[in-house]
Amino acid sequence: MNISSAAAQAGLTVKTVRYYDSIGMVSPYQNPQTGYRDYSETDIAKLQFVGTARRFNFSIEECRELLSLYEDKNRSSETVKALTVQKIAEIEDRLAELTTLRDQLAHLANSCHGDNRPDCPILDALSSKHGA
Amino acid sequence: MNISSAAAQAGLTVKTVRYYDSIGMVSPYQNPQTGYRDYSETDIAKLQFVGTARRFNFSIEECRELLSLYEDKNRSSETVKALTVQKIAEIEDRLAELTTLRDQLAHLANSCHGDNRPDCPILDALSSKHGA
DNA sequence: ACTAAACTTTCCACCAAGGGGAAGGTAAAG
DNA sequence: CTTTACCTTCCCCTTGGTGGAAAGTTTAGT
Repeated sequence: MNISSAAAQAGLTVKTVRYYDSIGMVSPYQNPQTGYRDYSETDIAKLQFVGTARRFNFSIEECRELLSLYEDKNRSSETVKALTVQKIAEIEDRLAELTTLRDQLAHLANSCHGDNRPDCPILDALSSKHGA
Repeated sequence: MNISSAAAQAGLTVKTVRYYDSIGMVSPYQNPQTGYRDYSETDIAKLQFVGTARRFNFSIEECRELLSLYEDKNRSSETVKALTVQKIAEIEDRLAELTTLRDQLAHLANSCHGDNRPDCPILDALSSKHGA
């Protein structure tokens, strides 16, 4: 299967699929005459797998690890679960951070009258030495 | 004031401060003989301002805009408030996205026994065509 | 005055995770 | 037989910096 069909099947762009080949993530057979990539069903399953893992916020390196676990029929599920639990923790850290940020910004926005007067509590807060 | 003191005052790294000069965000006086940058109190206030705005998730371009509003004594607060409200909306979008992600991953992690057996619902989910 | 350490400068390369587009070869359809 | 639609590699661009190399400067100690 050619690269654009493979990309469509996996829900990825052609550029992304080519990139995944270039970094050795999913490398299909390549016709020596034409140089055209030829994706097998297995390759497409891997592309889908990586695409989904990426949407789950796993990094490229983590995807590589998950992919090798996926291909290893003798792997233990605890390794995969550990990676997932760690990813959940990272996401929760980021959630906490963003929530704090949103609350602080909302507080500032509420205290700003937002009219034509130059007085602005938001800029005052940004220019104060204590930052937040 | 030399660059390392300025950076320390603003809570930024020297590299970052130099970078802000290179992109024309905060450009101090530069001694023509030695090439050394010399940061004034005003420059340092700007660096602090940008540092704080960056911590509030404003992009470099947004910081540039906020900085020019900050320096414009005739600005209206509504412009600043609009930027802030928009930033809050962006953060809330990201929060919703991450919350969904966390819930899906948590669901997967809960369904995985996480022991030595190769059976793994997490990998099954990642390899299913429906993705999430 | 001399030297060594601690600064500073510019420049170039690199990170994630691809995107845009050029130049040139190939395949499929009319 | 030609046009169109692919495909390839190549290099530059993005964001917001970080790291290091080579070279100049200032400061501290002796």
